Amino acid sequence: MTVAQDEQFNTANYSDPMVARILDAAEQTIRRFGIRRMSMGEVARIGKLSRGSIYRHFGDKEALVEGVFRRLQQGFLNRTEALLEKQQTLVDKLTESVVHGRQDINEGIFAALAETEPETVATMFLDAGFYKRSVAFWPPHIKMAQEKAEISADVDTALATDFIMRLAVSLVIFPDMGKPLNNRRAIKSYLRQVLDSGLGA
Amino acid sequence: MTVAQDEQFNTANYSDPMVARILDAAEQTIRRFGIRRMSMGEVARIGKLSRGSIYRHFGDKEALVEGVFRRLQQGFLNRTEALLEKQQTLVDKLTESVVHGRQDINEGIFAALAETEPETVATMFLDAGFYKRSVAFWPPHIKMAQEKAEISADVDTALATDFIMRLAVSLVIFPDMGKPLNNRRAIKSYLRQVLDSGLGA
DNA sequence: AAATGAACAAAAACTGATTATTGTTCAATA
DNA sequence: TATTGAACAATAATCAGTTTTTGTTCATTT
Repeated sequence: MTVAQDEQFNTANYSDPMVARILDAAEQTIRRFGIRRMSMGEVARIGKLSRGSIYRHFGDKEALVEGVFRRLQQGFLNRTEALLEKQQTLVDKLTESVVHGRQDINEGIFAALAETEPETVATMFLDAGFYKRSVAFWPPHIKMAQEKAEISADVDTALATDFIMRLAVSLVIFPDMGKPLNNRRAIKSYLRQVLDSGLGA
Repeated sequence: MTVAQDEQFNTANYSDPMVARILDAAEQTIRRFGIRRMSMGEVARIGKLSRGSIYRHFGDKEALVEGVFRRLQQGFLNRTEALLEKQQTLVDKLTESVVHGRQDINEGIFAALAETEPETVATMFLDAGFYKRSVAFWPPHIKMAQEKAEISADVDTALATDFIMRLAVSLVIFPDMGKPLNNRRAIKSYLRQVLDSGLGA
């Protein structure tokens, strides 16, 4: 039963107005007070609904928090997708993703949370599941790049996706790892090199 | 004055027997009780020395903890270096580093700490400074690979180092990022592809 | 010169009693 | 049928008082 709810949650029905109201209230509460100080009672008060309804849709507090961040991530991916449509090459797309990712981290909810509960943010950033959820984002772009012969058609899509993801994640959470990659130009030049030919050619 | 001590510490004189004794005692205490419950008094008791001596060599508790982990990292890098001498190619070396790094994390002091204070471990793993300290490790190996024409002689050493580091760190802290890279063979094959030609050729 | 150990105020950790929150159930309501 | 709101035990957060630890100083020892 709780499992069934979790499964229902995994296919997260954001169009259900009750789910949306709960997530809205929870997100607002987290932005104001942080995760630690977000209480189910407060969420109910803010969302003008009953605690019972929250527990019906989200099994427990952890699931609710996860729901909030999944929706935020979904939003981030949608905004990123929109940005990428304006970009011609895979290198441009990846560059834009990194810049956008850094911006989101430095200005979004994470920046606020990092001040009051940095350990929580660190733990989320080290959770591979957090990133794996956005793996499906890349394959279409990789196929496009292959069709335009920007990258080799022989490369396995799973490998390419993994590689792209690792580069993106690494560049977002570690802006400087020896070589300073602080601006679009530097990032793009770096990515062109490693995507085109690694350390060869 | 504290700055001077810190600077002295940065050039960390492990051969100074007093420094070694302090670090030994601190490391032992951390292994037993964790960082949070490590106290300067306990370190003094274990090392059979005075609290004053600890504060003479390490400005505060934070500096002492950092000292312990720097020495551990130094040891890790030395052991890694020894392992790499047996490897022929840059791909082999990087593969070995990843395997060794994962092993160290899963079996070493971090594994123990992760159980009692996971947030601390997460915070350390997200600290870019932690990795930047080992940047100097790679340039010689990159030069070697260039001399043997394994990788292009045209590639900037700083870029190559950054790239190698990002791959190593990413593969160690995120064993699975979509494509499972759980064994030596899979890791090596993956690295051969991305090092040799990125997503091109 | 460096290490010790005692003294000290300020900061942090601990403790136990109190209060708030969680997660569950269920009858009433819309 | 979904939501509500009340009741409830179990768990977790809070708080004020107490103890421990930190970081500093300095006279004494090695």
